[in-house]
Amino acid sequence: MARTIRPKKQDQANPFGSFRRECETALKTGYLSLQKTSGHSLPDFDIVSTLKDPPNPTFGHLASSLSFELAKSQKRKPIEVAKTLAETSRRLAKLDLVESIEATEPGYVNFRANLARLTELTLKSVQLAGSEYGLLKTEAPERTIVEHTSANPARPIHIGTAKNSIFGDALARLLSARGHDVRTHFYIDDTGRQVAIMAYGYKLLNEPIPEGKPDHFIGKIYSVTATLVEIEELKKRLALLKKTNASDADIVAATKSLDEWVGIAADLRSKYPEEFDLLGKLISRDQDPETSIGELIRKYEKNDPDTNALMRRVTRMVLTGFEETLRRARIRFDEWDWESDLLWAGRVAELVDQLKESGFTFNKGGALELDVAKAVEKFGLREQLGVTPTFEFPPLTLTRSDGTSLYPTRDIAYTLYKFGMAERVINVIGTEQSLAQFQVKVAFWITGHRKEAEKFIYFPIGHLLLEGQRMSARRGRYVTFDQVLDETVSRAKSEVDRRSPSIPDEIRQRTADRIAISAVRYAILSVEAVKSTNFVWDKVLNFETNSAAFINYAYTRSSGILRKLGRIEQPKTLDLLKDPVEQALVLELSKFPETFSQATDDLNPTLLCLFANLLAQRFHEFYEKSDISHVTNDELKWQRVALVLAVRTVLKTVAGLLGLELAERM
RNA sequence: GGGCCCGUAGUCGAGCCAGGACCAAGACGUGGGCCUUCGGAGCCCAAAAUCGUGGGUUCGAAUCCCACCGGGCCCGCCA
Repeated sequence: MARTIRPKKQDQANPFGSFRRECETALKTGYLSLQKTSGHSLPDFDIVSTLKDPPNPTFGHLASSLSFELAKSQKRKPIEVAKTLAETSRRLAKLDLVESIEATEPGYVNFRANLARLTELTLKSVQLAGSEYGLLKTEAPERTIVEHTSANPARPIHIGTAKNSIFGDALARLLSARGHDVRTHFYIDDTGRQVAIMAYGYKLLNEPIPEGKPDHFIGKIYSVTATLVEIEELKKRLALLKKTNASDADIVAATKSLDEWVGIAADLRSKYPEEFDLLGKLISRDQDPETSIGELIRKYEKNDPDTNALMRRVTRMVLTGFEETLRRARIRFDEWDWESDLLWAGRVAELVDQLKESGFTFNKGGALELDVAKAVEKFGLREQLGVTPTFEFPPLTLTRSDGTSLYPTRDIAYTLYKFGMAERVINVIGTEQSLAQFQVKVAFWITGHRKEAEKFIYFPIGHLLLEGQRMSARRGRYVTFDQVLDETVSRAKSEVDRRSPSIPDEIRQRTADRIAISAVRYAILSVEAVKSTNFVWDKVLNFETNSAAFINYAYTRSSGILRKLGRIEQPKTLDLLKDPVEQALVLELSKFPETFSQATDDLNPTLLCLFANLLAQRFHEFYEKSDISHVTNDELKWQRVALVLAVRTVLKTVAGLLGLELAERM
């Protein structure tokens, strides 16, 4: 008679992991016995790593290739070694979750799980741990900062940046569920040129109250202002080039650049005629717009009260818009860090002084440069950073000749600042920043922050291309995150309207909202972060297999079953779930804890997308084949219900990790 | 010139870090089936891949190493 399995620590239940450990122990036992009988000592193998998922269920649930490793030193065929290993493991090890151990050609040792025991263990674990099932806690919790999005406040967030937001947010959710103390930070890059241009244009217009969404409103002002200023500058430069008899090449280049900007201006003018003409008139009255903008930057760096008021006011308006967009996508931040604060607190200056004292800087035309290459050689960082001996580290300009700071310098200071509050810092930034992120690490070594250098993680995001091209805000070739959300919600709404007319409209709207947000998030998360991919509407608007809607539909169907039943009873045991579709479903549930911890420790949310999709797929197969409400055997009915409940729990957990919201009806 | 990343069916994509039964998951698309049963946003079946190319290491390579090819990106007193 099977004794009842009672998992010890509910929050740490890991059914498939328990099976795996049993296999490991059995294999080790077999191995040690082999070592004894073979007379000569065998090399110490990493037995754990030889255990893999076999390619199909006929080979059991875990398989080891250890015999291949041993065959040589044993001077025997792998299959013979495997037979001995299987036989002794079977004979000597205490087996509970393992049903059988067999050797198969050409030399694998296959472990089959006792599915009855695994089913009982898994379903009971889910029942007891509930929404905590699978969320294995780390043994080394770390205070972790995830910085992501950090979009320049000059324009609305576009779908490319949204990829950073969605991955950053998912990472934070995963790490937090793993037991780390996670804070998300948004870095407000307000001391650069772009925000100054935006404030300049806004001031010229006499600081109007935004119509519509503030980030879109201000973004429009920024685009028009930046374009007009650029054209003014190019005209001046061209005139100067001609007057000084510059080379033809220079003149051609400047003319070409000017033509391009004029083209952009024409587009903007047709889109926003009023603002364009008004700003054009106002800017032409300014003797030297470039100087006005430069002055804004300088005054802001010095924290001049009037400039401060203007810059903060206009930036805050944009951030309100950002927050609104991000909130729609279920993304929130714990902290909003102003770059200007960093500057005013003297952190940047302090860093620059430290670097200066290190002896790794030099002066170039008044600007301060950091000799990165020298530092790399001095500290022998090539191996640390994983770069080849020929990798060239160009010097990094720390300060301009007028003494003002540059973004990379501020970023180093900022990352150090973050380490003041955390043991580990994760920067979610585009792949184009890889060199800059190397430089941050090198700067850490120079300033003696070696521990921080190790705990500093750059999480690269590959570009999201639009119709195969890079998005260009300047050329208006981009899709905003808001547009994507709007379009997806409206598509989802018409689907819900069509399929579920009986649901009240208010609920249909909320459902469409959830489906849409989840669809967008899933479409982004289901492709690995580092890959550059094409943004395609078809993928986002796909509500079929391998989409959030497919996963949600599994949840909806399970809700339908429970609704129809009306009441639920506990089954007496869990011994009737023997159908292959039921066992496949249980097996998937049993693997969730391992999948979760691997996805989290590898910082790979995409793994969980695959898991969610697979679980939903297994459920749909089960749903198709296994009846519940019409089944006459009550005990079987309640056992199946227990399975459905477990699937619902895990679906909900995994959805929560990815930031997907599930609807009971859709 | 130096470097980083990516290259898997018509398309999109997992597997690569930790090599093993790979005649390579899954999806979209294509072709064919399944509604008297818990919601068809579903299920079943079929066709479709020189794993960019060439070498090397290994008993064994999509996976590791080298070279090359193709695509993206970086090497700014922009951010």
